[in-house]
Amino acid sequence: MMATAGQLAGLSLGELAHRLGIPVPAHLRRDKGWVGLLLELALGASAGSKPEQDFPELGVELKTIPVDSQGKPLETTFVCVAPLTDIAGLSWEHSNVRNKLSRVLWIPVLGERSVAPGARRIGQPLLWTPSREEERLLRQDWEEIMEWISLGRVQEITARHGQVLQLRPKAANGRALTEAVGRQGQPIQTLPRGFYLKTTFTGALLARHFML
DNA sequence: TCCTGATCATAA
DNA sequence: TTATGATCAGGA
Repeated sequence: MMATAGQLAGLSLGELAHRLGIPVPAHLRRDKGWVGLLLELALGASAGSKPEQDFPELGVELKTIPVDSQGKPLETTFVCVAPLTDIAGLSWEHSNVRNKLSRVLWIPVLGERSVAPGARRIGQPLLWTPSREEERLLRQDWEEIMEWISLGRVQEITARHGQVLQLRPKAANGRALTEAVGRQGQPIQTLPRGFYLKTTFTGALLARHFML
């Protein structure tokens, strides 16, 4: 799988899609997950929507990340949905965020909107495990965000909270609501939220690798 | 220009 | 509805 990932570097998404017999959309407005699904197929990730890593036997999570011509991330990176109920007893060690990020195979893909999806090129992959400092930052943000959620303050959390990890809506649209806990401990309906890695964090992580 | 909040497709 | 895969888009 790692060897395959390395062989994809330099290919355009159009070339890869053609090999796999996949149609190439003119833009990603209605196919936001197309790049990720294409790479999953190419690398043989166990497709599906199970809340697990992409390669359970390897303990590896696959993430494509859109970058500009200089390798700088163009978008934040979605990690997983945030639990909003029954979170008593949850710890960082057992969190979904830590599990997903313990080993990530990053595949940078040129993602400038001025370039058609089929013409975007795949970059050199990077197998990453958080350094002690990176994990400290992730844990710090996760614990603070989860504390606010447990205190019934989920609706007060904005994307500005957190140094490297942020909480943002993760929904089909504004009418897709889910249950959470309010200020007085009462059940409330709110937008589903997800954890995202900020571009400053992923940018530094990629830069550290490609400098070596 | 950048970033936050909103949104799109699909499977089970 | 919730999980997967993310990017869009316009106000700051």
